[in-house]
Amino acid sequence: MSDEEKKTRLRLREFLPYRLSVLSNTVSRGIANLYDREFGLTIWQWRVMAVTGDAPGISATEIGQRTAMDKVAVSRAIAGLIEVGHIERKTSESDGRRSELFLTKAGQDIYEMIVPIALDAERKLMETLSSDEQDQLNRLMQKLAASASPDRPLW
Amino acid sequence: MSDEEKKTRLRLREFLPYRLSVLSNTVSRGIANLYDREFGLTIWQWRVMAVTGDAPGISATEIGQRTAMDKVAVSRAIAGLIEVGHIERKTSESDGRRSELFLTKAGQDIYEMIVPIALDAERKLMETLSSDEQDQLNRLMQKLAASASPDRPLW
DNA sequence: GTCAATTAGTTACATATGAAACTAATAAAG
DNA sequence: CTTTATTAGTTTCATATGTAACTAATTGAC
Repeated sequence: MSDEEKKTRLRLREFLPYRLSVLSNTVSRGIANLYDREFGLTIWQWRVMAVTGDAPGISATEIGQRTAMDKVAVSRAIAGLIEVGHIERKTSESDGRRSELFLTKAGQDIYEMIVPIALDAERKLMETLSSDEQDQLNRLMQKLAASASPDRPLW
Repeated sequence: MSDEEKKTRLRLREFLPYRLSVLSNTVSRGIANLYDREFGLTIWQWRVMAVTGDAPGISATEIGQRTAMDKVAVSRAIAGLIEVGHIERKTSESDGRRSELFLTKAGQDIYEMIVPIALDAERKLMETLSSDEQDQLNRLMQKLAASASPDRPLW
């Protein structure tokens, strides 16, 4: 068999973009179920709560940047969270377009319940990896993320 | 700061499920654009073509298993591919419910054009990794996939 | 054989998502 | 100032997606 012929074979199960997608979807589905079941939150709502808890007073635009969500998704997640009373919005004094977001007391309580559960799920996911392997994973993901960055189009 | 307090902090950017999701979406978006731009295919249509090219005569159900797609997505992808003439369907002789799928000549031609392009995109994505790192990546992804398997619920 | 249960695949419906248009506020140019 | 351009965020609309209901064919129990 010639080299060209060999290279022309594509096995989906060994194809990195496919494997990444399947792995990510499996993990996301599990976590999404967890958040929804336990707290009635979507993944996007949880992401918004996570960064709002970490940086109170953050704006919707900034949330979008920190969470890799587009502004429509952010807007909808915020609307839902306000409706159920987990976050509140104050219009910025200095800029009337901007609103500043904060967890309410109820939101804080939920936040503090989810964080350990989420970290625990992550720990369980990684527990089959040795500490060295966890470091490797970190490094590899950073490299791949840089490699796939839309600033540096591969395709 | 107590241990409990330290553990309670969750930084989204360092949270594996989040990082996986962002990486996978970045890669998928790039590849989806490529397939669509060059060949007018969705990712799902491409997955169906990939396995049909690799295993002619495969059924829709089997495609679902090999591609981690649900049967509705498979059905729709097939419908689209038949419509544009990339695949054809023959009802199984032995089982009238089952249909067997094949690339048409046109489908074959496209398949043979895409495969090297897809492999090349994968190569570019991984080219920042040394050969050792590529092996590590393989191993780590296998372990994570096993760890996240829905058969072994973590959450 | 006949009837209930299973399987392959499609269709219908309800929800999720993203692009583009829109509103309101601020900034920048003259 | 006033008018033009930009920015923050929301709404609209068209498409994508998943669940559940459905159709058609096969298998299994009797």
